[in-house]
Amino acid sequence: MSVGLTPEQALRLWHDVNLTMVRDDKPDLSARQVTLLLTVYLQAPPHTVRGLAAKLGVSKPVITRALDAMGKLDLVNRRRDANDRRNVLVQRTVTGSLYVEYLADMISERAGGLPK
Amino acid sequence: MSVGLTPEQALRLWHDVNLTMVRDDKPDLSARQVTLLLTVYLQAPPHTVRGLAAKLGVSKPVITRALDAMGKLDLVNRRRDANDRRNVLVQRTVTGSLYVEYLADMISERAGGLPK
DNA sequence: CGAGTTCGTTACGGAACCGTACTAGTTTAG
DNA sequence: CTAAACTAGTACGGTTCCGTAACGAACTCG
Repeated sequence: MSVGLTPEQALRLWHDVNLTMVRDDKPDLSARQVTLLLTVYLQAPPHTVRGLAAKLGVSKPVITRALDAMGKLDLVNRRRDANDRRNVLVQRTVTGSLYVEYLADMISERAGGLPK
Repeated sequence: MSVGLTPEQALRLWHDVNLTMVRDDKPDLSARQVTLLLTVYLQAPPHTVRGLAAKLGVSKPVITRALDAMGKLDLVNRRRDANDRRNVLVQRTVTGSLYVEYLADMISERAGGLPK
């Protein structure tokens, strides 16, 4: 499966996907929240607040607040690390998995419709 | 040029591009602003506030405020319609063109990383 | 032990954005 | 010429997010 995208196709794809997310009145996650969500779902655990902050290049409170918001939506889950009780481990949820899957299919569909 | 993307590849691409935008301390545009910008640069003029609001499925004040913010960054320009002075036409700028071009190349590069 | 370090969270003042409702200017219809 | 329709912008109250600085809890190690 080839993945080449011309800059013009890339732009069209980016526009279409963003438009879909804007029109879906859905939760409407910010760029930071989406990045955080996908990091958790694409990379191997464990995920700590500090580690995520470093990976995204943002401060810790940003991660804490993002976890608050996304936890309220049941997209991720917090849990204390039993080995080192200072740490908080971020875990996946069923709702989050479904959302990520929906996102993947939606982008994939938009990309498939691109070539003339 | 084939444009097929598996859901997994689409997800990885979406994550990588978002991560790049989060780390670039840049202007940090919202999803709505990006969609508005790309609509102006991808679709044929003229672009009015009302028309853009309808296309994005949002209210007029959202467009007005987005134009305020992006005009301050010199990404788009406002101009009164000479024929119907009630209308405001949204125009492209050099700075905006450069930003869109940068965005297109960045996404295209991320997409090109996998296949070869 | 106890001082120091590391972790996540909270406090706080400020900035950005939202939706509804209203305003001011322009055009159109009767 | 006036009243209605239509445009974009503004006002307002409320919510959310930000960055810096502090905080309490948990671990480390001399």
